[in-house]
Amino acid sequence: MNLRELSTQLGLSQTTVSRALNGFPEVSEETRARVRAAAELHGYRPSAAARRLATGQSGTLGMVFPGERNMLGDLLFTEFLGGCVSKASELSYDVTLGMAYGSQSEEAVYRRAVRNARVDAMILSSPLVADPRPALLRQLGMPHIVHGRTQSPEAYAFLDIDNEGAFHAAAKLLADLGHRRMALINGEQHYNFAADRERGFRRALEARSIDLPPEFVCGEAMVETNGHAQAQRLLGAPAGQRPTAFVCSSIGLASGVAKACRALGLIIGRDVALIAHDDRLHDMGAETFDPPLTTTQSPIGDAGRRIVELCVAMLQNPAEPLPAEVWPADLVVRQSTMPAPSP
Amino acid sequence: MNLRELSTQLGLSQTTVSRALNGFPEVSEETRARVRAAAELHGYRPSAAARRLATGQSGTLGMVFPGERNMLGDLLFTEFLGGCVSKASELSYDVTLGMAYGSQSEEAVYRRAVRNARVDAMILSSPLVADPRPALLRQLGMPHIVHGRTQSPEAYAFLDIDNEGAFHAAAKLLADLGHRRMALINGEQHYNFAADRERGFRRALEARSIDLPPEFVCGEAMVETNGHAQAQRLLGAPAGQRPTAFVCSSIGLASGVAKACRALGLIIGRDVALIAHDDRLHDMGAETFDPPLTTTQSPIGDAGRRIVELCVAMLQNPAEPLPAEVWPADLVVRQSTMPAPSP
DNA sequence: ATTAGATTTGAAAGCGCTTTGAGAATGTGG
DNA sequence: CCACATTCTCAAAGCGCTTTCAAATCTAAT
Repeated sequence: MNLRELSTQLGLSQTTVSRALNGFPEVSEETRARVRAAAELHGYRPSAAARRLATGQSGTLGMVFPGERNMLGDLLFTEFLGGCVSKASELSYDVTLGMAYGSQSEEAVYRRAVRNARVDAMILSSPLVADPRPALLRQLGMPHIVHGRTQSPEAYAFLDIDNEGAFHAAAKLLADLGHRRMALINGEQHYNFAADRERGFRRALEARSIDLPPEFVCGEAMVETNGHAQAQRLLGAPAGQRPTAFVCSSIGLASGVAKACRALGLIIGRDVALIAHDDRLHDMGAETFDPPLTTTQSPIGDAGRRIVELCVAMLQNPAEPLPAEVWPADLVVRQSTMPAPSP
Repeated sequence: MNLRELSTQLGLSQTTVSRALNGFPEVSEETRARVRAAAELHGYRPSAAARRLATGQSGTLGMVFPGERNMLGDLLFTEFLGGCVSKASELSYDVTLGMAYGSQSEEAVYRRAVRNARVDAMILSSPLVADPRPALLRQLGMPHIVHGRTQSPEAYAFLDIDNEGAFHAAAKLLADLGHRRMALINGEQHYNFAADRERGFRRALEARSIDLPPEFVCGEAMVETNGHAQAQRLLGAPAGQRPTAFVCSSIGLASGVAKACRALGLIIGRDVALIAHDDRLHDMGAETFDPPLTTTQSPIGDAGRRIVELCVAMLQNPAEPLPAEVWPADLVVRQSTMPAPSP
């Protein structure tokens, strides 16, 4: 059942039927109701291909697999992607995935997507401190929105969480609890979120003139083993010089830190304070951590849903200023933070 | 630059240009070369939307997010998806994702995808022992291919690994090493892969008349904590009654088992033998396990790539019999298996 | 009754490709 | 030189929708 058949069924023109179904104002409510009923009755579904050809819009959002892959990265990507897909379905958009494969660079993927006009917009994830992608897409004329930010001053649409604020709050909490030696176990430093977190962390310490030795800050892939190794290194120092508190960029890192502590007989929440960022991935519960973990939390799946909303709004209303949203990350205090042990 | 412009540029008809570009035989090699050069020169890309409308093919493969989500499930799905996307790109296909959201059932997702004709075929993952999806899709006339199998006898295209054979081989190896008390820590039993593995495991024991107490077989979500809990339960028995070997459906489960052993002072590869299935997810290395883990291995990413190949071949050649491929899983013997301790 | 204005409908022209059915050009054997 | 097959090319008809522009109908004011 296509539009023509439906319209002859109804004794109306394709124009009118099309307008009735698409909510145009110039069709009377009476005919609109009649058309809707008939469409429903015959199970009419407009052809996506035809509509795409006619409108030039593909009704599709594009994402590409992150170039660097690791376990947590995949989990974060999947959770974010899940949010995107779920909201996109609600808005009748499709989400398609690209991937830099073999010799093909990520840039080539974008170029191809643009030339083939297969997507209306692209969603970028895991932006680097200096990320060429927004500029590239702007130059190619492809609408885009970034999950996160870069340090470059150019304007682009984005949704980010307040990484700096979150880690500032975490460090401030620890400082208020009397900690003077705190370490930051961050993610890889070329990612902007990691840079932001470090900035927030440093700002809190500087504000209170707390010294931060260079070796107290490190950034690697956010997997347990790295957290373990770094904590082991830092806790190897004499008791009076080693950190009394750790701030980690992921729960995985934190569980590595916890392991290292345990190995030394140090108890989290008594001898060592621990805060981690929590993206609210299922099965990585801060609540079920031992002890329950104080976190800065912000659900990454919700970000996916929201970013699709923003993206679609941007497409449907190109005149509006570019969306730019920064979500606070809640500081949730549980059992892993306590006043600094007396020196 | 569209086809018409390109063809007038060349002084040829759209027909000829289209045929030249799409490799039809009735155009001379000379003109084909000329057309190709011009297309390249002007950066001509055919419009996907127009082609879709004209051919009725969307050039798109669909997948849906698994209904039950957990960490390993997400990792497996992502790795598989990555394989699919990478091969699909090579074959100029797109991959789009659907998701059962809110009140919408997975069935509704398929129905919608079919009615809207947005995808040419669907790829199903994580099939259950009794899975209604293949029948549903067949009834809806949507081509599909399953990653895995179901127990139902109806014909459908699939690619699976030989789960039964793999776990048969694992159990046989252990039996040959003299083990008489082996436990199976499986995935959730409504998944067909888990049922197949259990069957293979049992078959090996039965062939040698090795007793398998019911409590030696369990199946839950394949996360570390479950492996830990089950091993703890089983190792709680007196030394002469507890398992001397474990076969696990994932490396995550195995690391839970290893933890439980360690807690009891049992050494993997000396006191307890351990084999796990390895889907070759990055960052979950069997090689870096302590000790290096004997595994049945089969890279799930490769399966994604292959399944897209099969799927596309199926679409392009509907007359051929449905593809049905079963991959062996290699048994890789490392340091976690040893002869059974003398009783 | 007439007309301007508002409301509602329709005919037709795309969107850019594929593909059918025919026609022109070329080659081959009698 | 002709009949015939073979090779190459093309005009035109879709695919199913949106959208422009024009026409028809209705309403209210003159």
